[in-house]
Amino acid sequence: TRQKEVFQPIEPGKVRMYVCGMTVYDYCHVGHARAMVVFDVVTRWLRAKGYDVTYVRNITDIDDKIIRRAQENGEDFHELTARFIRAMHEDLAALGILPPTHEPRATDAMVDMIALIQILIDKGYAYVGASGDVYYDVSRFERYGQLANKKLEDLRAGARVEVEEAKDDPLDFVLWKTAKPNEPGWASPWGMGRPGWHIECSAMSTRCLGEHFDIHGGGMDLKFPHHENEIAQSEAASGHRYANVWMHNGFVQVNEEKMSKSLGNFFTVREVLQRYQPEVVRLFILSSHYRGPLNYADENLDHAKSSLTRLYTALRGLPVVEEPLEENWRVRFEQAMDDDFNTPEALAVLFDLSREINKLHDHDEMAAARLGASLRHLGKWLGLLQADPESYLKSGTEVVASLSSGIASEEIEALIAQRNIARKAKNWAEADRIRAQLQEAKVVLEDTSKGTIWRRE
RNA sequence: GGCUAGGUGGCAGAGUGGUCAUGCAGCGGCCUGCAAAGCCGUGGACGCCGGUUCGAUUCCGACCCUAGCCUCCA
Repeated sequence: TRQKEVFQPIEPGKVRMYVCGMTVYDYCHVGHARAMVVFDVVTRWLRAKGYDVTYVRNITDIDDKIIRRAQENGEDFHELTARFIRAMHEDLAALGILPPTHEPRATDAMVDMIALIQILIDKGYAYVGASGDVYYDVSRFERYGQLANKKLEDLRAGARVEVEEAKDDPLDFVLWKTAKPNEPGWASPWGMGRPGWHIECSAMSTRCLGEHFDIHGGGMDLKFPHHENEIAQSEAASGHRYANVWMHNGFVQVNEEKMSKSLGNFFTVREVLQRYQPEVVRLFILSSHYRGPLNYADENLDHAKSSLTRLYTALRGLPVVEEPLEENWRVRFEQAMDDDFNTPEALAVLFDLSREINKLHDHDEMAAARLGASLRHLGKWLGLLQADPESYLKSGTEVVASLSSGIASEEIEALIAQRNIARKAKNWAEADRIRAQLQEAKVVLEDTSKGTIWRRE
C-alpha cells in the first residue's frame, strides 16, 4: 500500500507498529535482514518525526518446522529456539538494528491465543473439525480476501493443495492443532495442542498494542494468507478495524529468483558479514525502495561499499562539531522519507551533501565540519555514518575475515614512513614499489597536503 | 487460471507531462613526481504498439517480458 496521503496515527503523537518477525529454527538470511532493516528505518524515521513509537516484533518459537528440526537434531525444541534467538540477536545487533520495544514470543502468549480462539468459536467464526483441530470458517468473514484483493471463488479455483477432510472448506485455516504423541503441546479446551501460525500474530499484536493499531508490517510473502488471516481473526473477534496501514517489503532476489529457504538460494547474515562490513549491507538494503525487489549479488554489495566509502571520505579529517542539522538539507531528506520511505532518494541527499562538504573541505574546514554534522545527523536516521570515519576507512578488509590481508596497521604505518623517506629523496621507483606492495595488501594510499593517509579497501 | 508488483542510460537505482536524480564505471580537465581522493565538465535511458496532448519515459488502452502470491516463507 502506498502512503501518498498524510499519515494520521490513531492517537496523536503516538504510533503503534507490529511487524512479523522470524520463525527461529535457522540463521537469519539476507531476506530477513531486509525486513528488519526496513522496519528499523521506519521506526527511526517516525521517531525522528517526533512520534512516540511502540514497535513490536514477535518471535515465532513454536511451529511445525521448529518441531521437525528439533526432532532431526534430537534436541528439545526450546534449546533449538533459544540458540537461534541468540544468533538472531547477534546478527541484528551487528546490522545496527535497534531492538523493538517489545519482542513477544508465541510460547509466552498461549493464554491469549486460546482466549482468542474461544471467542472466535463462540461468535461462530471457528469450528472444531473432525480431526479435533480448530479451524477458522473463512466463509463467515465477509471481507476475507480484501487485503490481497482476492475472491473466494478464485482462490478455490486455484487451490493446489489436497483438500483435508477435516475442513469444511479448503480455504479454512487452522487455529489450533492437536499435538501428536512426542510433540510439544499446551492444554486447551480442545485438548493438548499448539496454535496455528496466524493466530499467534493476532494474539501477540493485541496483547502488546491493543485491538486497533497504526501500522502492520512484514514481507510481501506474508500478505496472503498470513495477514489476510490475521485480519479475519482479529476483526471477527473484536468487531472493529485491526491495523490501519499495511506495509510489505519486497523480496531479496538471487539471479531473478526469490531468496528463500525452500529454494536453498539463501545467504545467511553471518556469511555475508564474513565478506562485507555490516554498514555496507545496510546501505545495500536501503539503496532500493523497500517495496521493490532487491537483487543480491556481489557486484551490488561492492557498489554499496564504494558508496559508503564516498560518504565516510567526505567526513574524514573533519573536526567533529556540535551543530544542528541545516534546514535545507533536512527538508530535502524529509520530503524523500515522507514519500513512503524513499530511502534511495534520501541517500541521494546524503551524496549531494557529501559533495558540498568536499568542496568546502580544503578552504573552509569549519563550514565543512558544520555540514559534516548535518550529514551524520541524516545518516543516523538511516542507521548509517555513526562510526568514526578514520576507523571505518582503516578497518575495511581487516574486519572482513575472508578478505583480510593480514597486514597490521603498525606495519602499514612503517611502510608509509619508509616510502616518505624515498619520496623525499625523489626515489620514485622505491616509493611506487612500496605503494604497490600495500595495494597488494588491499591498502590504498593518498598523498595529501597534510601528509599520507591510508584506508583499507 | 486469478491476484500483486515491476520493466529507466555499461551496472545499480530514484523520479517527472516540456529544465539535475544519485552512486559506481567511461571520457576530458584541474590537482599530483606519478597515483589516490576530491572538484569541474561530459556522453548515454526510459519494454513494444496505439491513443490523449502543442509536447509523454511520465496519463489512458492493448500487447510482450520478469518476479512474487494463491502451499511453509521476511
